[in-house]
Amino acid sequence: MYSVAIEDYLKSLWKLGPKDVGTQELASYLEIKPASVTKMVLRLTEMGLVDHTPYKGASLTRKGELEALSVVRRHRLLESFLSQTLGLGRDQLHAEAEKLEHALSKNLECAIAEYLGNPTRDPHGHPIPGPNGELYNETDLPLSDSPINMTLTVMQVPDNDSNILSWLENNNIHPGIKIKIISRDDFDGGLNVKIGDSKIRISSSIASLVKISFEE
Amino acid sequence: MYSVAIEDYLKSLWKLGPKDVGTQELASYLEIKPASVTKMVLRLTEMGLVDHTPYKGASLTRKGELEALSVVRRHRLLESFLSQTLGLGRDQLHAEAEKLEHALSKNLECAIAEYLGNPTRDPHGHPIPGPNGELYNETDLPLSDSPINMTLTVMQVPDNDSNILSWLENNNIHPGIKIKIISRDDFDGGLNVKIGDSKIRISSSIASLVKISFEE
DNA sequence: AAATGAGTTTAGCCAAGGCTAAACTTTATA
DNA sequence: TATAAAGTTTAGCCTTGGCTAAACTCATTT
Repeated sequence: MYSVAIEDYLKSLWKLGPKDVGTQELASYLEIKPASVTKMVLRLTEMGLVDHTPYKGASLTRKGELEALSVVRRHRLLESFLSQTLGLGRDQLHAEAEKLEHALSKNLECAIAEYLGNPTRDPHGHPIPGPNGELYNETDLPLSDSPINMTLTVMQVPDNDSNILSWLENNNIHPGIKIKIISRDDFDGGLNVKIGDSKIRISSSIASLVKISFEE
Repeated sequence: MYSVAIEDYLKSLWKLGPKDVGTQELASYLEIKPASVTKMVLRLTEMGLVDHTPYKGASLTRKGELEALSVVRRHRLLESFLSQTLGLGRDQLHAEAEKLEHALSKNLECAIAEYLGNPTRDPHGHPIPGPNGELYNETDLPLSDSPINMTLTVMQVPDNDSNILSWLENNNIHPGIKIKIISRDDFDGGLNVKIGDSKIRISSSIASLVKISFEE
């Protein structure tokens, strides 16, 4: 069993990857100083979890990737479980799962997955890796790049910014909801969209974090 | 927020207390060497969580006790929650809660308590401390000391020995069940008891771990 | 081609929380 | 009462995972 710190490094490399991740980028993501990151990355390399090219960056080995996927699976199952049972808001899920994911046994992971009916998406719409790291192909696209005047289905919202999440929630934007882009502002990429009967404006920075599909 | 190690020390002192707990006793309970325990006990004393008399033992201060009760509350709420939602067997609950208790936020603790309807007992029948450390008076008695030929209600079973727990479960002994002592073996204190229609023998070591009440 | 600056690494420090071996208390026993 | 045994503490070591300060690399700019 890997430590909390190691699991956090692997998960972060997975989220920032698969490209080589620079020391500084990883450091600021983890809120740890670059020197400490270098040291840990060397240890992870020693353990065969990471490939490191000095002065260039680090990426996960297959072994590291599988471990990262296991952490992500636990995280997303926990989010789903807490949402389902306790009815926690989407904006609270991430922080709770972030702590619990490191304390979840294989046994409990299985029990939760079964209880939930082996879901493939968490409440933010993010795919849940399978028990052996299986991850189906992403086909969802950023709302910011989507065509005008088509009925789109929101598939994913971000999970880690509770401010953005509660704004989205207040505007009824969450996975499963139908949305139509009415117009796009050419200067800043902001969108005017229609959701149900209401029209709202979505800034381009938020629109790039919301993913949609064309499917019914 | 205290570390996992500190929370474990406080919880252990609470369980072994309230008398002064010797270094060796605490060490073997925690599966840590006595020298390490001494060192930690000094730190806890420094922090005002523990009173330590050299060569005699350690006990919780009020501050330490409150912290211990908070850990115990989280533990027992988690056991209740996992039992209720996932239907985990009583013999699996302890180990899972033991890990999760250190990662449970105040928020989640409240949400779980509310979801469960603020229970006062966990699935083993152990009292759940209130959010401010309130603990009602124990009146349950060991089955081993109980009178013959009375209808007793099982109130508590142990939580930390999954072997004993699955034996009890297989014999349908758990909180809420009615039981009657038919005879007591004078040599070894073993009991012959009646549960529903079946008669079984309970060794004195197990009988001392099962608590009952006379109430309906 | 040399210099600058951003990014990375190294060196060395620290606290937490384990360990072993040795020294010290306390208690029980001869 | 002296001594042995049992229990406790101290001293000193180790790993993990942070930190700062200083040294190094590399890409870019002059």
